[in-house]
Formats: sequence, C-alpha cells, structure tokens
Amino acid sequence: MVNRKDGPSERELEILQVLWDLEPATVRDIHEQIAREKNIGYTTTLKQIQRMFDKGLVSRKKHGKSHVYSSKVGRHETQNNLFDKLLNTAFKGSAIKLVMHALGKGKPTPEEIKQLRELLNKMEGGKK
Amino acid sequence: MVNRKDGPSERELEILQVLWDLEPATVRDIHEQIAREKNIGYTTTLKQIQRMFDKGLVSRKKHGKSHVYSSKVGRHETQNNLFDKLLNTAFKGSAIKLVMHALGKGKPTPEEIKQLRELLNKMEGGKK
DNA sequence: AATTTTTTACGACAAAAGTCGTATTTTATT
DNA sequence: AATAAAATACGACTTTTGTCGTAAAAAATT
Repeated sequence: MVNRKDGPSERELEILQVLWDLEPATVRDIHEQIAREKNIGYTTTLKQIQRMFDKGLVSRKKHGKSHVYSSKVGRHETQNNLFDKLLNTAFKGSAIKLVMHALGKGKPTPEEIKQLRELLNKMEGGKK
Repeated sequence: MVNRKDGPSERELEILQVLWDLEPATVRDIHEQIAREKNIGYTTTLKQIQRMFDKGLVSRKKHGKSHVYSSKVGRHETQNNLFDKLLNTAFKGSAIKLVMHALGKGKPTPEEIKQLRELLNKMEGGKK
C-alpha cells in the first residue's frame, strides 16, 4: 500500500491558490483563471475540484444553478506545511540556511532591509 | 497523458539526500541509511534507485560486485528548484515574505543573527 | 566444487494523480 | 413547450509513485 500523502497535490495546490484569491468561487471561475495559463479541459478542473470536495479540502453550497466552493484548508496553514517540508528535506532543518538562500536571491529593497533589521532587533531583544 | 513531473519525487528526494552525503555509494549504503529511519525492503530501495538511474537522476558504475552510484543532479541546484517552487506557489514570489516567515519560526541564535546582520549590510552596501 | 550470501534484474500490483468523454440534470432562451 | 446552453455526475484510462516477490547472476565461504 502506498503511503498516504500528507498535503494537497501539485494540481490541488494550483486550484487552492486560485480559490484563496477568489473564494467563494464556482468551478467556472476557477477554471477560467487556470485556463489563462494552461490548456486544460473544463471537466478536468471540475473533476479535480469534486475530488477535493470528497477529500474535504474544500466545501461547497448550491447557489442558483451551480456550486460555489470555498477552501477548507487555510492559505497560511498550507504555506506553513510546505515551508516545513522544504525546511526539513532540502535544508535539513536549518531555517537560517534557508533564509540566507532566500536573501541571496531576492534582492530586497532598502525598505525591506530595514524591516528585516527591525525584526532581528526584536528577536535579539526577546531572549534572556 | 499525464504531465511530466518536474523535479524528483518525495522518495527520490530522500534517496538523493542520503546520496549527496555518502556518494559515491552502493544501494546497500543508501538503503542502510534510509532503513535506519523507516521500515522498508531492500528491493524497494534498489528499484527506486534503478528507476532514478533510468531517468538520469543518478549515474553509476560497476565496482567489484556491485554498482556504485553518484548523483547527477546537484544538491544546491535541487534546493534551488524546490525553493523557487515554494516561493512562486505559496509565497507568490515574495522572497521577503518567505524570509519573514522563516525567521518567525526558527529562533536564530545570537551568532546567526550577527551573520544575518552582516549579510544585510553587505547587500545594502552593494547597491548603487 | 558445492553451498550460501549478495546483488541485480524483472515483473507485478495497488494507490494517487491527471485528464477527458459522455450522459444527465438544471436552467435559460426562443 | 421545445431547444439550446451550462453544470454536474460518472466512469474510464494513462502515468507516476511506492512496494515487493522471485529469479538469475556474481562473489564469497566452506
């Protein structure tokens, strides 16, 4: 038996991304967003969303002719899980390494650098 | 036809993690590492590695009785891909948000905070 | 040389993921 | 009321992933 996957799959994530922005949304709403970027059939998106409903990833209620969906899993909660996974696999639990890596790419603006400094100050202050 | 997945799968990643540390390594080497943490059959690991070989994720050469494997995809390259994926999906491309998130969890040591400050200085200095 | 141990090669199977086609049901338009 | 349009429900099919069992080949022991 295959191990139970923990989080949402790649496609499910895609759909959740859209849903978090639009919710509550119909399949058509979601599909149109996704179809903007990639060539995919309507029924494919529909099926995917229906399966997500079965799994409890989203909720829905009838509204006029169609179903209107909302997410059951939160954006931040999901962000957190994904972050932790990356941290514990690729970066072996070292958040600092990950941060360094992120900073190495992102080119933060002066404003952001300031914010970061403040955060660092706060963190330092907070320990005894 | 199902879309070609981009990076290595969950299990493949596990194996790569080990391989990056031990390479060049035999299936047994790798398996023993992995079996330390989880109950899994030898042939399972073998098969997985063989498939990785077929996909070009690892290379190998005969050395005595057994094959000795090395990775074809680099640790940093892979880290980078995973990082980007997380960044572009969950964090919508904002490296700073990701950094903030990371710092929010990790509780860096004073030493690390110092390092980060230095990095920030350097980045600030580096722009014109 | 015979036997045991290691390794590799193959093939099989189930579950998850991704994609659609077709049939129904609902709702709008003539 | 008939017809057209929009949604949903179902079911089918292909890949990929994860796991093993079994057989064959190679090497080590006795």
